[in-house]
Amino acid sequence: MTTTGTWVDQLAADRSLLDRASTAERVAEVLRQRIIEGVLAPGTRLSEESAGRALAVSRNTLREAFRLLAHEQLLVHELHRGVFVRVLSADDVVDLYRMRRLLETGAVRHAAQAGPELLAAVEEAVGAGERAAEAERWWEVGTANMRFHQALAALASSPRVDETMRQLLAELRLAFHVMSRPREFHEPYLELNRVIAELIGAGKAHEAADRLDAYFDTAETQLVEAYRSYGS
Amino acid sequence: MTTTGTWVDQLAADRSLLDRASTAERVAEVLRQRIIEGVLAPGTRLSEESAGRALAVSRNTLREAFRLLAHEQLLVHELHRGVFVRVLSADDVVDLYRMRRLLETGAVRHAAQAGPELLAAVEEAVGAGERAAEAERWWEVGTANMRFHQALAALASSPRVDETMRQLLAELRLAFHVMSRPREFHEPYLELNRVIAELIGAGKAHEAADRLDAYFDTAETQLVEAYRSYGS
DNA sequence: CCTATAAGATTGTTGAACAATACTGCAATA
DNA sequence: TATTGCAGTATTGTTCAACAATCTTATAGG
Repeated sequence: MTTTGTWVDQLAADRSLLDRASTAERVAEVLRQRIIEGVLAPGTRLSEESAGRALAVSRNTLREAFRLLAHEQLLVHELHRGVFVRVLSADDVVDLYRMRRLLETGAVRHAAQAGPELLAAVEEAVGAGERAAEAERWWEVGTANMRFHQALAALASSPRVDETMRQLLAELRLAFHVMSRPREFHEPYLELNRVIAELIGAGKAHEAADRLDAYFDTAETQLVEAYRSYGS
Repeated sequence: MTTTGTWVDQLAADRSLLDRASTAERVAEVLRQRIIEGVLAPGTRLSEESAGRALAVSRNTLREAFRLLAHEQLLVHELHRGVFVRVLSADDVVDLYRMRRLLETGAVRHAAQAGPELLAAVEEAVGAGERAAEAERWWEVGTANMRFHQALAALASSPRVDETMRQLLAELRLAFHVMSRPREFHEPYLELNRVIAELIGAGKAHEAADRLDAYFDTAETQLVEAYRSYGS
């Protein structure tokens, strides 16, 4: 055993870049991105014929990609009818918030066991949101807000929680797209995010978790209300 | 609008029974069951050729099923190498418990808002475990224990939490299979399950959650230790 | 014992084909 | 007018055969 450990680990990390993903996975990645951006709006039908022709992949490969995204809840697969970009109901939004609440408040409660780089990520996300608000880039404020909540969940130091959280937030974007006015929705929370981040930084994990819990009460009702007035 | 509302709703609920699932989904269901039962042991390679011939489905359909199960973490898909039944590392077990802890303790804390049928399900699962122990059917005790924890998560009244929990527990079975001695592992928790159930029934949700939290501390270390001594 | 090479097996992806199902428009009927 | 029945058409579900790309194994050589 020589002192190879350091760069061997680095190369091991690059392995995933070496054998790129399969076509199906890359197709899924593209579609996922387009759905998140809102280019593929909720309710849009993705016919195998047109989507396959546009991406230049066979129907079989495309169907594999559809399976992946349907399992992530971003697409809905209706037998013999095709796949559609999911349309969230108000109940879905409630459900998403319910699950977020469990994961995030739970993770924050365990913030004491989290490493410093995780705490720094929380701080960083809050700062990014404030800078974006300064520049009046409201969509970016929304993105930073998501990063903040992702960072909160990451305090659990659990890859599976991270991944689940990613999927939840991706799904929530489906709700944000049917609403306009990102400013009114995201701006009020900048201040609260900062408070929560500082409580965590000060080691007051439980107090931070309680604040977050209260945040979910108001955010959920506000979003659901706004959501009902717009769509289904 | 006549008074059709009542039976129309009932028929709508039966819709899912009408169009059965696609072949890919049914294949996935079969494989999922076999993996959970342990017939397909962790590490087993599922070649497209042999699995397809055994189930009498085409390679393409089989690959769709593989995608679903890989996304559920029950299978691992290695590019150009094939799919394998997942082999959990000790880190995986830790991670699974970490996520379970968040979901279950969080759900229990919200038990006050849960309907009576959810509380009854908790009670029922505890009883089933006790009866199985009485009859010395230790594998069944394990199953009832899983049902108990599934019922705890269900207190959150969130379909997504339910589904996530289902997947977590299915994945955890992969760990249980490499160990023998289900009795020694599950028996000690029967009593604690009863205590937690009664605390919940008495409206002492937070106290129940704290007990559950303590349970995870011991259960996790015990399982991880047993797990390390057996496999990787 | 290690390395290189060649043969063989398996996966990744495509295209065509056909059956089964869903959708569309129009005629027929009450 | 509103509903029903019935083509015809379009789309999905599934299979099969083929080939390229990649991995694995066996063999030979150093």
